[in-house]
Amino acid sequence: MTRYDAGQAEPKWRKAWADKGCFETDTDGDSADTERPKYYVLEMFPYPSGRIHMGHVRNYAMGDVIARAKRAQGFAVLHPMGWDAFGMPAENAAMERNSHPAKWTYANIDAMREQLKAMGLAIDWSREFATCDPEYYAQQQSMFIDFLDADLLTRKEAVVNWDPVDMTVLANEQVIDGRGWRSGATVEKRALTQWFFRITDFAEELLADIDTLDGWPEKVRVMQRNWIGKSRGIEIPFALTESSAGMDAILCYTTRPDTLRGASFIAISPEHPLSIALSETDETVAAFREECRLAGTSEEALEKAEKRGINTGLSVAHPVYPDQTLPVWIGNFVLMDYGTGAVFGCPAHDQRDLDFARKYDLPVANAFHMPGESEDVGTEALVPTKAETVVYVDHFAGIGTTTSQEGIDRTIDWMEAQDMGKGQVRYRLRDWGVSRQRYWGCPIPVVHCPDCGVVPERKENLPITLPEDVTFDRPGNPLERHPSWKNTMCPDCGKQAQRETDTMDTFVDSSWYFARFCSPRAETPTNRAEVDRWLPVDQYIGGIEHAILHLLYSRFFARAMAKTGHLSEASVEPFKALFTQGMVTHETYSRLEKSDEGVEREVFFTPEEVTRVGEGVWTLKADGGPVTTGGIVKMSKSKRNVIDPDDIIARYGADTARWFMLSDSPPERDVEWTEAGAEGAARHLQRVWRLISEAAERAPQGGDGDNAAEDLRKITHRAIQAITDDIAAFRFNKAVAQLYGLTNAIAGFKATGKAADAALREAVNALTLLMAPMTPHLAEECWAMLGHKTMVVETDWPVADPALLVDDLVILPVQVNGKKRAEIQVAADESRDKVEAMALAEEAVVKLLAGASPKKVIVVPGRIVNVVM
RNA sequence: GCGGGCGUAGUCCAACGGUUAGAGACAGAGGACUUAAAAUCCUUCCAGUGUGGGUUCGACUCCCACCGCCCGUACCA
Repeated sequence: MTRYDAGQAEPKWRKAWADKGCFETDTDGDSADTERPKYYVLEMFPYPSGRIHMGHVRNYAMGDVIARAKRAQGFAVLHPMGWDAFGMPAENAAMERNSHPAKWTYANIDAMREQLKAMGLAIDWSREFATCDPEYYAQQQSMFIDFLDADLLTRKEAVVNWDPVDMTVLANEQVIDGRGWRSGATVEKRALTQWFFRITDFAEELLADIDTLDGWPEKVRVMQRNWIGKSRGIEIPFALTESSAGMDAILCYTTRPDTLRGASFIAISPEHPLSIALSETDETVAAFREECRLAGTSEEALEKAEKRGINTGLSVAHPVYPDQTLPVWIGNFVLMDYGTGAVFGCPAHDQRDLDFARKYDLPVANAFHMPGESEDVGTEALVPTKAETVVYVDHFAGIGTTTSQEGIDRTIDWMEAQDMGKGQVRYRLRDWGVSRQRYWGCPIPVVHCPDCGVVPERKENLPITLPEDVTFDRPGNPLERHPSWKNTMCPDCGKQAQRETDTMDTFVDSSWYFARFCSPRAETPTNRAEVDRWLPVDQYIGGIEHAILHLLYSRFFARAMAKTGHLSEASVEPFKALFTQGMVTHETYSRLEKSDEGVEREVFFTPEEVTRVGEGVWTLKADGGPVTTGGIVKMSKSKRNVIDPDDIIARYGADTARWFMLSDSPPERDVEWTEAGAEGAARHLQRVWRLISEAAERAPQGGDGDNAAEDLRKITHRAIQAITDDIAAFRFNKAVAQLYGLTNAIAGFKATGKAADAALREAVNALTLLMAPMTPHLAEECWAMLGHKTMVVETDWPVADPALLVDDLVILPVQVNGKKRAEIQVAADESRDKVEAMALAEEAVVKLLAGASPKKVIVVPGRIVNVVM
């Protein structure tokens, strides 16, 4: 018996698709594509790290299923691929190899492109680009200038982490215990003037429009809402009883002014101007500030919840009850960069304030109680949700029993009317700082002129390309120290001037690539006809780790592009539907080993290094010693549980990898890669091939056969319906299970005769077409074997015959008091009365009723009959 | 703390509020074929849905509480 040889068949079919340009999306108007409805499916483009991993395989397999199914279903599909190619790893690699980031990046792209192609993805490769291509970033620079003109950008000072040895800015994640991750030098805070996108101008719009994103997971929508973090509150000045450090009052921000009756102290941040002023004359304040500063940089987690403070000795008047005074404390828990850096403490309704008050023996007074209760707060603060109704105690604005939200709103109105404070809407969202003091990014196209100041580069001078003659043998930004690159002329006055040497955050690159795919070679950022046709992306697929930043930035960018005419208003939400897929996990193998210094640590082994010797028992091949199987965790280098997709494709073929990635686990959940599972997948694909080759060779048979042919037809058409629905709903695991079911039915089909021949033929044709989105190469091979002259990719999706989806006769269970007692066979559309009569006539039912009449008879058409007595 | 999700056979997973909880896969057991092995085929074991209430004629499914696990997020005033 011959076997399916994926290694031989897969390249053959990929070549056939490529030769025919099957996946190139025609947009030139002379193809049928423009007449068909459009469908844009996009997976988050990869960073060219060097090799694809199983997470990519899963991500792109899912997108490919959608792309292929939609194509077969008559859509003009846009399914492109590109590279998120700027970023630090390329610079690090250049440093290590004394090479150039571009060299490393493009070599990685070449390698990964081959790997992705080996997966057999239905991608329009003619649209490929990398964000580090000057052709791409030239357009980004052009848009940057448009954004500048449209006042979507601003320059302001921001504090950054500065590594004095590497002479570079570090991201927060690169600062470990206050030191640079690479140099180990103590990181300094430095204020630099940087570019910011004015995303906060869109805070309200970005928040409100989340409600329209009904194709997004609720989880992601919640995360975006929280990130934007809208709150309505009020700024209240608390007058100091005697002015200090030139201040007459402390301005506090609160979202709970309704609890002002319970205010018992003021807490200011150690970084508050008043704290700083006091520390100059008061040593204890200075010491406390120093303590807080150090604690801030070390592991906060270690001593979290420890709320500490010192009394300044100052006091303020209560704004509503002026004869009351409140002490002013400096609290380590008050953040300078949120609100005003000063809060009033209301211990009764804030656990943190309560802990603080109990510790330092400050008064606790309730501002409200729950209805029907009047106990005062003990060790737990009373913090009901804002929607809950509470009973205010002796409220200064005359509020009685109402929800907290109502209480807050009315208090703010009242206080504004009394001129006691200013109502405010605040957002947690900050403007998006995009300046990076790095080489491998998109240069910011502005010039610094001694006379004219900051001047945007002229568009005809774009792109401002990165110089190639740079080295990474010294710390710092190569653009900064390049001998000539930054010297230029002022676009306005023509005098000697200097280029900006900062480059853009790589999130900028990925914030509009989906639009560029619509016309990747256009000489403007977008071609309006093309983006209007293709956007929004109908289905976006990627990891949950991008739930906030990438997606929020893209939403902002689409709005900014609409404002500057690069997109239509209809596309301000760039991703109509979003799917976040789970991770690929694998078992880990490890043992504790002593290092030379005698320190015990966990050493991990790769799956190839261990052998399974029994149920859950593993040994190391090298020494035969036992290893423990650890958790099933995301594939990672540190846990050494990575399976290389190349190895899997070489051993079993791409279809097996795709099939297994889509089996079993629901796509949004994690999937565990197991050797046994992969082998099972490969075995199944062999079985399908064998069954179809047998069916293809089956000689026509005489005779009439029996009902089996009709049964197979029903199974076939039900599978068509179910799989079509499952794919559309991202239930790939169920679609796969259905395909197993159909395969089993075909394997068990032994009927002979003309009708049987036809039914079998129909079944194997359907099986082939239905499998094609998951295992496209195998499907082509089978399709050819079945004698078809065209390819599967040129063939329409099968359509279920509704007549075969319903049974004429159905068997209904008859329950008595919820327990099944009998069965009746009735016509599917039989009347209720008739069904009820038949059920009541059943011998078992008659017996149980024993002459009594039933209390109730429930007939669920096509489902069940329940007799209640 | 808060927010979200998940608890069903040894494992991964199914089950419009409806039959005796089972579509499918993995693993296990037995057998057939074979000189043998691989491959293939056949047969088969195993759970009553985390716990406790409630709603319902009927609950894996809906509601409430609790337990466990996972993810996200936070001194946000």
